[in-house]
Formats: sequence, C-alpha cells, structure tokens
Amino acid sequence: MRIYPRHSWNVTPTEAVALQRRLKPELITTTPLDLKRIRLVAGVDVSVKNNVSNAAVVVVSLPDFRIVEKATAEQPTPFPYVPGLLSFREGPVLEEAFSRLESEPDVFIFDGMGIAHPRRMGIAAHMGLWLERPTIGCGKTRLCGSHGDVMETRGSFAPLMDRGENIGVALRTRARVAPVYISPGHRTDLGSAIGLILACTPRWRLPEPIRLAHKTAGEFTPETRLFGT
DNA sequence: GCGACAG
DNA sequence: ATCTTGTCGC
Repeated sequence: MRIYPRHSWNVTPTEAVALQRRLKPELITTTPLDLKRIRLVAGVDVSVKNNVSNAAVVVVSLPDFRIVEKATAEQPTPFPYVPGLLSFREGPVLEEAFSRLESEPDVFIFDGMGIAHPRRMGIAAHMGLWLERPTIGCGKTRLCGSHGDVMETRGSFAPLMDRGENIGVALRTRARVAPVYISPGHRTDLGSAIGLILACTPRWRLPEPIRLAHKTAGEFTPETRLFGT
C-alpha cells in the first residue's frame, strides 16, 4: 500500500524530539470509526535481535481473524532504545514492511503508545501520519500518565490522565488479567479505539492481530553465517 | 536534584 | 526488546 514519508529517520535524539513537536498538530484524534464496517485489521510489531530489527504486519479479517496477508522487513537497528523515541528505532523497518503490503487495512494496531506519550507522539500516532489511515496504540505497560483502579471484569477501564489531559485508558481485555494501555494514534478517537480492541480480544490479553504480528516478527532465523558459505 | 521511563 | 526454569491453572 502507498505510504507517505514525512521526514528522514536519520536524526539525533534532540532533532527527533523537535520533529515530534512539529508533527503533533497534524494528528486527528476526534473522528470515530464505524466499527461495524471494519473488515480488515492489521497488527504491527518489531522484534530486535543482535542489532537486527524484524518488522511484521499481519492483516486479519473480522470477525473471524483469518490471516489475509503478512508483510515483513529486516534492517540493522538504527537507533538506541530511548523512552519516548521508539518510533525512531522501529519506524525505518516498519516503513519497508508497510511498502510491501498489498491489501489496505481499515485500521492498524501497534505494540506501543498512540498519543499516550509525553509529546503525544507515540509510535502508533507517528506511523499513522505515514499511513494516513486509522491507527491505535496498544501497550503492555505505561509510558506516562496515571490512572485509578480498573474493575476486574473484561471491558472495564480507567482513564489515563497526564497533565490534565485524558490521553487513553487502562483497559481490561480479560477478567482478572493485567490491563493494556490503549490510546488513539491517528484518524480515530478513544471510544472507537476501545471498541476495536475489545472486538479483537476474544480470548487473550493482547489483540489477535498483535499476537500474530509478534509471532511472525520473532520467527526470523538468526543469520548463523559462521564459517562462510 | 530525583524518580520514571512504550519496546 | 531479550535473557531463561520451573510452575500454576484450565
């Protein structure tokens, strides 16, 4: 599918922060999704081993979660892990995987934050600008903000607040299991994000597309090129 | 200055 | 993220 690069990834951490501040005004997080019309959902994930990054985008159909397409890419890891700058580490290899995608998913779910980020530019929000399509952040742990208790029943959630803003929710996708952190990325709103995540978690804590992408990204065979050939 | 800190 | 054994539960 077509992608829309917005800037070079070859930047310093200081420049990266400046880029996040410049891009933030372009995010749209007030448009609801028409959930009953969603047909294709993509899960996005990156695994890193020995400074080699492997990206996987797995597209599934709803409501049966059948795999429609898988796109992958491999690149040297270009940037260290710095809290708040994850997209500069995973963005380049994701861009390559996205460019190989044939289908056009209605929405993309990322392993990480959307606007639940110090500068409201988590990886789901940032890459949403590359895709110009709805994106949602689904993280396993919190980057910033705070929230109250979440009831133990599936579907319960508590607002995630940061500096007076509601940037997402801690959402219980499975009874008595730790909640996940959901936030809009681009071209969707918080309510729609919650609805879509619940529609994608029939059994496990993490959304099915993310689980499949995680599995695919981690299945790469490490290059054991010792002794040549 | 100190603590927090997606993957 | 990755490194890693056993272990509790359905």
